[in-house]
Amino acid sequence: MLSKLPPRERQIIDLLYQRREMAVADICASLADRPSGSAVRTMLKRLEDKGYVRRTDSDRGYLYSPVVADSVARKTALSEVVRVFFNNSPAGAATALLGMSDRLDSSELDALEAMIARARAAKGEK
Amino acid sequence: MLSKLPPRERQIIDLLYQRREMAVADICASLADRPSGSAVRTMLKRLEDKGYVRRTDSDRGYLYSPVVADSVARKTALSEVVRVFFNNSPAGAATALLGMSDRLDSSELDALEAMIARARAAKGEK
DNA sequence: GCACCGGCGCTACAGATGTAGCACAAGCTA
DNA sequence: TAGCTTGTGCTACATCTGTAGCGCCGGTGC
Repeated sequence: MLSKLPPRERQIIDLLYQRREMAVADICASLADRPSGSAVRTMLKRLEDKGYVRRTDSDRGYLYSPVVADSVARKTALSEVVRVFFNNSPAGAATALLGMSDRLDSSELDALEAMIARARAAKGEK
Repeated sequence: MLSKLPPRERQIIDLLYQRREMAVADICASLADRPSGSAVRTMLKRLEDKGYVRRTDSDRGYLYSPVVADSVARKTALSEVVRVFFNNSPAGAATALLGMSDRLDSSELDALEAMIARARAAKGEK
């Protein structure tokens, strides 16, 4: 669970989830306060030891990426928020989400309606 | 932003958002590893100093509650997850949310469809 | 060859975090 | 009143976090 990580480590692994794969220099550049490379390397080492991050060789140095798959990390993160702030009601959270967004893509709305239809169908079955 | 808090403080304030208001003893009892009362009091003091928590007198000791309103904290938390894991697509997150939930309340689904209809209307306007 | 990168690990260290112990005050109870 | 219970603040301390410095390598250019 990412919520057990200290703030800085959390910030770094969040970056990795956003970008899939990064070199140390990329991470430094992406952080608002531009920490030194060695500071970031230390965090990455700790994340690696804890099993959250893996690294691979590349032409110029290492590339770091998350160990836990996106799909899993997403669900976990979402569940946390739903549990804490929405009394375990995913639909409630989804509603809030919709209310939050200013610009919405039609195709996304279509996908959503399809999901709702499917949920209704599943409910009808049992 | 709650993500800047160390894990333990984060855990405690999450509890406060879930339950709205708690005494020290309640918090101890709710945490899996049952820390001592003084440990929890220290965390609460720090959270209070940082401005995240407020306390009020009651018959038996103090009651602690979050300073930042639920509605605000929800949106912030949701936005974070959407940014990190869903490439800033709220609708994408909403879809994942729906797929995640096993049992859904019809009235919640109705509310969701209403939100979608409203979003479509808003889009049509401009 | 030799000086100059860019990237790396190791080490050190200040400050933050997490925990508990202790003494004290207010309310009960015998 | 004396003793117990419950809740509190303060203090102390071990550990974890976050940061940077330094020296080491492998590749480049002269």
